[in-house]
Amino acid sequence: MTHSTAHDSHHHAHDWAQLLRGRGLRATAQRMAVLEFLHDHPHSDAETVFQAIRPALPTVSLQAVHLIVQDLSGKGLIRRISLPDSASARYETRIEDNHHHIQCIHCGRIEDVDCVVGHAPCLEPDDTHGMRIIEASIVFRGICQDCDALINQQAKEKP
Amino acid sequence: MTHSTAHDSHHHAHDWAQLLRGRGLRATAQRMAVLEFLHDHPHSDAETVFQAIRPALPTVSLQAVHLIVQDLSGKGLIRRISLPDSASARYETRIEDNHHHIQCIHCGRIEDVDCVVGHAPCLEPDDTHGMRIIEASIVFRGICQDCDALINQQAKEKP
DNA sequence: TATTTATATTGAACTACTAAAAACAACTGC
DNA sequence: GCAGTTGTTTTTAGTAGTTCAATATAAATA
Ligand SMILES: [Mn+2]
Ligand SMILES: [Mn+2]
Ligand SMILES: [Zn+2]
Ligand SMILES: [Zn+2]
Repeated sequence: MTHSTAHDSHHHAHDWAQLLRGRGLRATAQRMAVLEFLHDHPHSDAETVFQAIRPALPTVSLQAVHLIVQDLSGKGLIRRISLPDSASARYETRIEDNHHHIQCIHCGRIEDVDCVVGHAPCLEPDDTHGMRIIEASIVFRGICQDCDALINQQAKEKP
Repeated sequence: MTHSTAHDSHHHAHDWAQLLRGRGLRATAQRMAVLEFLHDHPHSDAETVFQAIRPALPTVSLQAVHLIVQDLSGKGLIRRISLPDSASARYETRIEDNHHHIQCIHCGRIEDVDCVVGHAPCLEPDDTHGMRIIEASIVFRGICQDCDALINQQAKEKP
């Protein structure tokens, strides 16, 4: 069996295999499928990844996805994000920078937010309580334009 | 039965009862115990609160604590905090200001951090993606002095 | 290609939390 | 103070997300 599928031509070929081996991990179809999907669909949870890669890998299990995202997070190939309110953890392949997130409290839509002023002022809190800061995770919460319009419309209809 | 117990003299009496009634909630022993404990032990999770108030209220249930923290959060009497890594939600009575948190990734210790520059610059991300920001929750993560010393010592012992 | 060993699968368990019905107790008004 | 009303708690069960342990599988290595 060769590696080329109909999918491969659609996007720049990320050499997930090489990336995995570079970290001492075996390049399995499951891991590459998870990486590929997360690259195209950042901020997905384990269940979403599982459902998405299932058609191509019929024998894959949800437990495997959990194992994989845990291993990949541990090796720094993906980042685990936990958002207030959503019970499940999200994952993304964008790990080069320390970026943050903004979420609509109405529809749950998540977007990336670059570090606040560029040079991570967020890494300099007022009082560190003697701690050496390693990172800051910021989650902005608000309402997106679509939901805002929707809410305004509903308010107009039933006042 | 009067309200005075051995505990009451130790700290300023917070009138939790009045606070609860002011929000249209009944002043039950369980709710007051939860408020009292969270006031003295901020950033506790439901299980911790449950174990702590159990001696004084032997019939209290963990489910009741979950219900209570949910109700109190809903009425704005306490704040729910979710931290990366810790599966369970934490609660605190400090709700007057929009403060943030710093956590040691080694021992889990949590401290309060005042809003970064005072006037919530955290509420002004670079790109809002069209969203109207309502709040920002920042969790700084680092290593506390104790753990730092411990880690350095271990490194010295086994090099 | 055979061997080794990491990884995936399977099935079960665990934790945080929620739901529904019944028992209880805080407020209301007498 | 006492009974009635109704909000809360208790009890019992259930769910979602995740982890664990044993076995099966397949990627790397020779
Ligand atoms: Mn992101
Ligand atoms: Mn706090
Ligand atoms: Zn929205
Ligand atoms: Zn520490």
